Amino acid sequence: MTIQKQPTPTARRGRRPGGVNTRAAVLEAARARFAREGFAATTIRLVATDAGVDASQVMQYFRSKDELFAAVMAIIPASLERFNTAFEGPDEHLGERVVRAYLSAWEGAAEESEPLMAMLRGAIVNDTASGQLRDFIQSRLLIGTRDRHDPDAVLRAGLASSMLVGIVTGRRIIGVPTLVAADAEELVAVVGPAIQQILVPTAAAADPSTAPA
Amino acid sequence: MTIQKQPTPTARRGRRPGGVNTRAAVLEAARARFAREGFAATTIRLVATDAGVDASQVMQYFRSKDELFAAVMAIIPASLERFNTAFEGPDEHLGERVVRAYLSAWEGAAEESEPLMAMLRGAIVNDTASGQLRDFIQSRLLIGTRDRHDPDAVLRAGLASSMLVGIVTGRRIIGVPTLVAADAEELVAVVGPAIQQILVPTAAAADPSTAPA
DNA sequence: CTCACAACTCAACAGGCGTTGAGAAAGTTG
DNA sequence: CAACTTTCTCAACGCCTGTTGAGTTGTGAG
Repeated sequence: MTIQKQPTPTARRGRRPGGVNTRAAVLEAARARFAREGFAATTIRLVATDAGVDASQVMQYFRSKDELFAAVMAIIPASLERFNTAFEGPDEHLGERVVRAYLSAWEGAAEESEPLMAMLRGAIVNDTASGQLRDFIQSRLLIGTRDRHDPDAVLRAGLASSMLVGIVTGRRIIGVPTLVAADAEELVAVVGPAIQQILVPTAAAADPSTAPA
Repeated sequence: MTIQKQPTPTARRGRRPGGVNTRAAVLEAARARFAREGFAATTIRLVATDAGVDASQVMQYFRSKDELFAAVMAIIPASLERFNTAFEGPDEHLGERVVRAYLSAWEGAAEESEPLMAMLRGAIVNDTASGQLRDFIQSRLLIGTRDRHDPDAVLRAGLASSMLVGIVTGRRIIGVPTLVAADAEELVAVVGPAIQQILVPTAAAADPSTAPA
């Protein structure tokens, strides 16, 4: 190639504004749709209409529906940082703190709860969501736990996590009347002790067969 | 209309055999597909191929995809009868019996577990499945419970149920490694006491604010 | 003003879906 | 055998989907 025609390399020219706002609007609309309708029922055209743009614009900013969904899921890790504090501190009332952390994360502001709802709804049909939820259940509760090398502790953490996910699913997705009607603090009062039991088993209730190695 | 031509009303004539078998084959193929792939990913053509028939045959026996799915879901109530025995008997080890009942139902023979898996996978996108799971969580655990008029007991039953559904989901749908690797009896040992705590709260751990009316 | 480039619109594609209706094949009855 | 009813096959329909590419508009730089 002949190096001849080269415009001033210092600055770009052409249209610029608006683009950033559009991308954010699309992402927000997608977040809400994925959270409320799930992955399959959310169409690119619908998201585009919600955001007030053309469908092909969605494809231009996010290259495919899967990548759009992945962009929504990418919000989750940031919001999970706030989980960690719940697990620090004494064992006493650990269950209570953990339950409260779950409920507040899933029922708080849209920016935090919607990606989590999208993950839950998408976990069955989308691999990204499934993997994210898998990692979430597997390893979230381990942060702050002393015995992260004890296989029994890992199992207990995973069990507590999946149980709490079950409660959130029943309350926010399936819509079990009793769970929907209950006050969050009521749930903390009932579930807290049970989660405590799982995470910090009392000698009386623990089974004798799984003594630490 | 002129009442003139009327064939012998005693017996029907024409082709008969095969039909019953075909219907059963389609239902079985659908059960497996819905359980393994979920509602959306299961197509009528796929089910037809599995059953070795034409797609339009599926439509002839079950009038639509929704009715085919409903037919699979209709199997569940029968298998739930076996749940009831778990809740009869003394409060002692009630949690253990309940956990075992859940695990064995979801991990037993295909005829029993597949409809349950289909319900779980379909609960997010299909209204029939969602309603079935809602009723399931809401009322299943109440059978055999003494205080079925105590609102607190209803809440506790719903919570225990949704927690167990959460565990099954993590183990069978999300595929959380720790939960998948664990032996069923291991889960019973860890989760049993926690469910016991929920269903039959000990005075020590129960919150003082919800005293019976 | 003019040009170049980014943001945006429009129309269309190919593919899969649930569903339908007409017609061929197969078996039962008289 | 012949009449008749049911089961099954085949091809197509309309619809909606994710995705693409060409063309239009607006805006900043020269």
